[in-house]
Amino acid sequence: MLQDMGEVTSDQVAPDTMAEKADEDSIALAGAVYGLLASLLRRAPRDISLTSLATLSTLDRTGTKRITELAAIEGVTQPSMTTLVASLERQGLVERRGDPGDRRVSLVSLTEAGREYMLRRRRAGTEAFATLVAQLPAAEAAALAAAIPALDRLRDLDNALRDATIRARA
Amino acid sequence: MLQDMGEVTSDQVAPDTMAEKADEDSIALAGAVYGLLASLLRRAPRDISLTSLATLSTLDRTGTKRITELAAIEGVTQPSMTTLVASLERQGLVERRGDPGDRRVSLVSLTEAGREYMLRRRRAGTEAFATLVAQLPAAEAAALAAAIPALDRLRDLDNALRDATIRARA
DNA sequence: TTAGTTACATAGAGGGTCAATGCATCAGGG
DNA sequence: CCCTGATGCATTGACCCTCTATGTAACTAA
Repeated sequence: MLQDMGEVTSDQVAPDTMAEKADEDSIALAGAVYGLLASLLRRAPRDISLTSLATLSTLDRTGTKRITELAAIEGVTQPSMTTLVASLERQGLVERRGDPGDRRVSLVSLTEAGREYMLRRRRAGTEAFATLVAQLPAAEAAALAAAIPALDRLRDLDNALRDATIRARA
Repeated sequence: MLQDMGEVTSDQVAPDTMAEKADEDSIALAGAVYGLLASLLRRAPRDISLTSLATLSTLDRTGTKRITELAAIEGVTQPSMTTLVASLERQGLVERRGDPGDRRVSLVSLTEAGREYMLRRRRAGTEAFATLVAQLPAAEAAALAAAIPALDRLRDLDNALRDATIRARA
């Protein structure tokens, strides 16, 4: 998505038909989402990469996974995931065991330290985000809360699109 | 924000007071925003970095800027911006002129090719995002549109926070 | 003029990603 | 039982982006 999105601002077009009204909304929306994401991103994690964080989160939510599986889920190549898991292992956040049933396979799971890391991170992050949201006028906070299902669905749609793209390449 | 956010999912807590209801919303919201961010990011630009894109956008919106100014706006160090601008200059997207009033200064502005690049990107991105939004149920699309001001304000708040952090370090 | 400050450039290092490739293991047909 | 092709993971080498530390030129004020 972002690779095609650019920064979209609503003052770039002059809609003149009914059909373009929806487009106008999309434009404003794309701009708003992009702007927020870019802003959040600029203050992004430095201690661990976004992909590492997503991987830990996946392991936390769904339990043990193999390398190839994790790579597909996070949308990176298998060699990248190998490197990433090795790094997380050095940090003591995950551990690897062999699969008794298939000795080619390496099963990755969260260590206790990994679970604690995610817990700390979740608490601190929620707090920080809540602080931000708390500064919104009540009406805007409510509007935001009401948009949560839509945000979730957007993510799912985008994920589905990515998967389709990957399958199309294969 | 993200450096502290982690992936936040709403099933991690068991709120039991009125005050914690707002927290629950924040948690769900943080999770939704983070999830969308991660999903969009995985399909992020490869032809040019996110910071480069943001820099071009800034130049497009606000016109000529000096290196140091751009670095501060985009939240990167001055040497990084020097490298980044040099790269964009090689690609013909920006140009540099000296400042007649202060010969230490390098003034950066968008070339015609740079303006065209942003225009193309904006169109393609809006289209892609609109395609995604078009797949939302009408009610969710409306909820999202209603949340635009809140999203904008969140970005501004986050930006302000970053600026404050930078000033605190200085 | 001289000292301090400011604006930008350069050097070196670290982290993350990728494509290409190698190695071990598995599964199925002679 | 043993080849053969497929599969899972690791390694290699390259590229990009960012940072810190440092250097150079230009400005400013005493």
